[in-house]
Amino acid sequence: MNATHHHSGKHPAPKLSPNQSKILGCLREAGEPMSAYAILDHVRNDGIAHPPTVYRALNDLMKKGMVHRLESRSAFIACGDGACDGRFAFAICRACDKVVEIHLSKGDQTRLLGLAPAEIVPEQVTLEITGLCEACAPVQAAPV
Amino acid sequence: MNATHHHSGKHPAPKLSPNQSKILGCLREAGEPMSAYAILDHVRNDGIAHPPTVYRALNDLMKKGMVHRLESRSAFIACGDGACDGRFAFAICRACDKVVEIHLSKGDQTRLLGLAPAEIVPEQVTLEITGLCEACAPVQAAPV
DNA sequence: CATAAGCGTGATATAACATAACAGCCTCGG
DNA sequence: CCGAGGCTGTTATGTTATATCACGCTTATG
Ligand SMILES: [Zn+2]
Ligand SMILES: [Zn+2]
Ligand SMILES: [Zn+2]
Ligand SMILES: [Zn+2]
Repeated sequence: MNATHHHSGKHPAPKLSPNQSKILGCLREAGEPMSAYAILDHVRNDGIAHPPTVYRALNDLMKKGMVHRLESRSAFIACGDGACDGRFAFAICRACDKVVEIHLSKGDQTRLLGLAPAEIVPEQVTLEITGLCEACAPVQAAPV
Repeated sequence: MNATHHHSGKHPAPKLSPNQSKILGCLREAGEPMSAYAILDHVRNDGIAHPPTVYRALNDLMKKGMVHRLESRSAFIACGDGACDGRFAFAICRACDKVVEIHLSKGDQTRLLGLAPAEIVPEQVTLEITGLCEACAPVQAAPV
């Protein structure tokens, strides 16, 4: 279990390696999705110089639930809630790329997994909802 | 390469260019997701030699709803139903990569779009459910 | 015929995303 | 000392996707 110090707040806050901290900090500062190479550009000052270093940290952070990957954009974003298990989704504005993380209830998750056919036992869901944000809606027409 | 089956009238069957027919035929023969470059390898015999040719055809076929992209795999698959609008999802076995297309009801679609927060007007949903298929379930342990 | 527009395609080059594989340096425990 | 394990650095390469220009064909238009 939690062999580290008592956590005052909601999340256990697993300890991070220096590189993981740098890259998580970069994503949190940005507050928006970044490509791995955009992250790399922003942490060169911190002594990180090569793609594998970035991808290693990102993969570790994703395992901890502190970073999520936007599959439809090949981009990464810090969890809006510090960290979370697999019960999240994203809403994405197709015009300005604004992203809002959606935390799914257990019921939502269950209903989503229930959409799987009998021949596949569902475990995990990837859900990304595209649309228009309030700011972009007035000026954009329909997509097709 | 007869890509213009006359099936019994359920779908309009929009006319396809020669390259589109070749690539759709390739995907239908395969019956499983393929990367764009895997498709390229399979249609070199048909005189298609460069990536942009493949991507052009794939994008056109996706607009027609006859091919879908698996975002979590960067792969493409022929629509299991000939063609469909945006109301589909996928269930994917993480062990053998078997893919089953799920056709969402209007109610499903509405509920999914309803998960979007108020600040984003939802238009389109990307849903991919990962799990284990019947064949793989017995021999695979949990993922983590 | 000449010209131009539209479309599908061919071809070159490059951009963007991701990983394999190996090497170095710690720290820890025997 | 020595080896194991964790973390990082580095080189090289593999994979996915697009920008851009060029060519040939068909169809108006004059
Ligand atoms: Zn989250
Ligand atoms: Zn927007
Ligand atoms: Zn379909
Ligand atoms: Zn399977």
